[in-house]
Order: sequence, then C-alpha cells, then structure tokens
Amino acid sequence: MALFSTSASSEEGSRFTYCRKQKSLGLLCTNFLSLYNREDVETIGLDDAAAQLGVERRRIYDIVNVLESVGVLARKAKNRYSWLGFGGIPLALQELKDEGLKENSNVQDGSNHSKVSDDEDDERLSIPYGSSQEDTANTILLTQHSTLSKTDNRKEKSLGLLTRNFVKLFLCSTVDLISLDEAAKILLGDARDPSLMRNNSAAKVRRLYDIANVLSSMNFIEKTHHPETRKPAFRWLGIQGAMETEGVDPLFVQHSKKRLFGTDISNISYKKAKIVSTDEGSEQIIKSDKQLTQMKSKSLETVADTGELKPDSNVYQFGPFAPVDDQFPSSCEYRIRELERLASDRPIQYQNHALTDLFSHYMEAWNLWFGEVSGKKHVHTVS
DNA sequence: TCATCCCGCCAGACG
DNA sequence: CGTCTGGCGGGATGA
Repeated sequence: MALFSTSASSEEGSRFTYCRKQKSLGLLCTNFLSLYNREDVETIGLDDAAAQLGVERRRIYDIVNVLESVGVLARKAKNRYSWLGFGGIPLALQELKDEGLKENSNVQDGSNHSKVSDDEDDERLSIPYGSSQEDTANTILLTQHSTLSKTDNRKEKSLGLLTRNFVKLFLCSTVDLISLDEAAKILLGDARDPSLMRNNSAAKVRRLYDIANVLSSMNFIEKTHHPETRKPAFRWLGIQGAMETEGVDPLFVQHSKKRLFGTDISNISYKKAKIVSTDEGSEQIIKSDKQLTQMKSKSLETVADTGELKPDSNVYQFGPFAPVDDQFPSSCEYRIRELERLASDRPIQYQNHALTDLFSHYMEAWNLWFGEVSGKKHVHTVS
C-alpha cells in the first residue's frame, strides 16, 4: 500500500498546514501584551511567558528586548522582567529623544548631565536637526563607532540597541516614513558613502524586520508604501498609535486590513516544515523541544510570585493614561509637549479628520487626567 | 522572482 | 560546568 503514500502533504496536510503568519513575532508580541497587560501584573518570568505563549524561549528574548527598549518592560534580574506597561512608554521615548538629540548635536557641554538611568552609550547617530523635512533621511549620518570594547562588540549589534536607534530615527528627525532598507543603511554606518556599505546590511534588515513586526503590533509604526516609489515602508505613528493599542483587547484587534491570524493565544502549532514521512508515508510533526510538553499547566500564579501583592493598584484608571507608579511629572510634561508638538509640527498629518478627532480626544482625556493628578499632587497646572 | 522573516545552532555572558 | 542570552544567517514562505 505504498502507492501514493510518499507525498508528505497528502490530504492530511490540509488540516495542519504550516502557516508562517501564525508564528510571526508580531502576533506573538500581541499575545504577549494581552497576556500581561493587566494592572495586577508586576513581574514576568521568561520561562513562564514562553510556556504560556507556547513558544521557545528564544522568541521571548526577541520580544522582550524590543519591549524593553520602548519602556514597557524593565529587566529586573536574570530571567525576570518587571512590567511597566504602556504607561512606561512616554518616558522611555522622551529619553530616547533626548539621547538622540544630544548625540547628534555633537556639542559636548562637558560637566553634568542628568542622564536618566539606562545603560551605556553607543554609537552616535547624528541627525541634522531641523533641516528640511525631505532630505533629512539622506543626510543623516552616523559617525564613527571606532573605539569598541572588544567584549561589548556584541552588544553593539543587539536587537535592543537597534530598536532604540530605529526609534530615534523617527523621534529625532522629521522623517516619518522610511523603508527598512534605508533604515538599515542609516543605522549601520555611513549613509554618506553608499559604496562602502558596511558589512552586509542585508543581515541587519532581517533584524529590522523583526523589530518592525513587534513595533507594528503595538501600533508604533504602520506598514505602508512610499508614495512615489511604491516601495514598502514604515510610517511612525508614535504614542497615539501605541496608546490606542492599550485598552482594547489587543488580541484580536486586527485593525483595518492587517493580517488576520489565528485566535489561539498560545500560538502553539506545528513547527516549520519538520515533517518526516515514516516508512509507510504516515507523516508526523516533530516538535523539537520539550516546550510543548510543559505548557498549559499554568494558573495565574505568574504574577506575584515575589510575594508582595500590590497595595491598591488601581487608583488611576483613566483610559489610555493609566500611569505607572511614580514619575508622573516627567511623563506628564512630556506628553503635553509631545501633543503640542504634534499639533503644530505636522499640520499636514492632521488634516486627516480621523487623526484630528483622535488627537482632540486624547487632549481632552489628558487634561482630565492631568487635572486629577495636579489636584492631588499639587503640581503645576496646564496653562 | 524578490520581499519577508522564522527557526534554532551555537558562542559569549553569567553564576 | 550548566544555564541564560541572544547574534546570526540558512532557507522556507508569501506575494
């Protein structure tokens, strides 16, 4: 009966076809977010996340790295991250922006610099601040990263760093539409001399795709096409986009025509074409790791395994502005500035009525919330 | 065909 | 030494 049994993708295959989209980092990120985006989450264990989501740990690292770069997570210890939530985004972006601006204005004022937290300084990407909004992308240059600590040569290429630089690209220049190809060139080395094209940017592009996927899932960016070129490119949506993601159940928010994935939160499914046809053509899927064996044993004990229960976590619950514990002030000011900047800086972008509405909505919500806070905490008032 | 980008090997970092 | 991290790029999938 060996007749047509050799074809590994017989009729059985139709039921379990491997679908790449269901395994995308973007989807995984969405699920990750929906899994942990609750006020009672404080800490996240990587093992647990991997188990809950049904993926190998390696993938969690990918997501966690970019989420950390954007302020949603903070590394606390080995295997352990603390959840800051969407409320951590504004501050993180502000820091990235300051950092980026400071870097590019190669003015070393010397002395004190109240740099907030964060780690090391790396390569500097200098962007001609306030130049015409067209050629900016091309003029962006990145000066030498000559001196490198042998050891941390590795770090220089981390996903996290790449993410931060990618975001800075948007925050510190007027560019709001860029293709990953361009981004790769810019973030790699000299954009001024395309002929030199530092080591394969192609490899970097792969990384950028990864990053773009998770940023997309958070609505930080959106995939579109360049007006003229028709080339695929990404547009920066920023905080509005990201905040819009929160509140709604991110799980099935396939806004507009975005990819529609499966709906299982744990995207456990069949591994990539690891199909082997045994002797008689009976096929079977090999799930390489032990990961699958240990899933689904969860209970929501993920959360406060550190023992401490959060006192009264839900004091502030104003929609998209549910803040993170402390640092209100900076976050507040930042948001105001950001919103104002958006209003004035890019009038074009807001002739779209949908965005305008969104903007005013946020402004309104913001004022409400800010009023609350300032009333309580006695901070300065909105002018 | 070319654009995307998942998978998992395996080398450093860490304990 | 074992475990945790996470570069890296082969090659499958999607358009």
